[in-house]
Amino acid sequence: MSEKPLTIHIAAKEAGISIETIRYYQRIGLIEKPEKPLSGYRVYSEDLIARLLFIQRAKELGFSLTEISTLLALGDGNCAEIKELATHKLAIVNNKLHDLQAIANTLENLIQACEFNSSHQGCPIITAILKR
Amino acid sequence: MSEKPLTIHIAAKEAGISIETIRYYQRIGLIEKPEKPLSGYRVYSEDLIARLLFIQRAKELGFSLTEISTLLALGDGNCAEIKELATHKLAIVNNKLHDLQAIANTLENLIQACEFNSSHQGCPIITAILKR
DNA sequence: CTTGACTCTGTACTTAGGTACAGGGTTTAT
DNA sequence: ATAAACCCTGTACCTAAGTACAGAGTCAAG
Repeated sequence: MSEKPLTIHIAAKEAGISIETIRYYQRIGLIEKPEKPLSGYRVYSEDLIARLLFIQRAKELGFSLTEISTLLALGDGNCAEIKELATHKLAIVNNKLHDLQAIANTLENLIQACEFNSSHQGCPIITAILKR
Repeated sequence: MSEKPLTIHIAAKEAGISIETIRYYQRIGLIEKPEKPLSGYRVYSEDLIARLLFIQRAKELGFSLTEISTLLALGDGNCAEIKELATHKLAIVNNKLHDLQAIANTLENLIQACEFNSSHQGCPIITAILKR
């Protein structure tokens, strides 16, 4: 046979993750373990690799592994629930955006204050944090 | 004596954190333990409480406890270094903002696609994650 | 003088998402 | 037939920022 069997390290390469991460996903039940043949190594299907890629992309959208597990369980046939999950996630992301924006604004102001602080007496940032 | 001694649980209340968190900060060296008197409980100074409040506020600005430790060590007299830290933090926050904004946009589009999906055939979100 | 509230010390546990072995077994290339 | 490369199972460890006790001491009120 010259076709490489789809063993775990090939699967890992195709999915762009490490072998250990695949095993971790198996441990937490996010993906199935392929059947272990009587002799030899477990062989990974294209479907399983698609699932791994799905997981990566869903992670990029901010979903946790637990949420991804739900997404995968719901699958293609439960659009309303999926949409609900996405909407909830969007709300959380928007909240985080709001908080981070406030932080960025404050930091910018503090950094500005430092620039105007030609007197080398104390640091406006420290002062501000002390008594905000 | 009718003045309550500033014991740990009073300090915790004033700083708005839990007793266990104060002890945790002591464990990691972020704050000092007040001297233990020969008999009785440790007494917390106003300075220490100010330090705890500083920590809370710095956390709200996104600084980690490790970074806060540095801020406290640098203190008021090292404005340039403090400003440097704040600038670095701002850059990280801006990156995160950028990433989150992209996520929010994608999620919004996907949710929209679900709304337009009157056909109850499959879910646009799942499809999109599968082959993005 | 006892009871309840508080403190202290030390250690273990938590969450999320992995990473890192050790000690085996199997396969493939030379 | 042997060495390198790979796999498998199980377990321990990592980070960050805490939380949760257990077991012992101390203090204040009634």
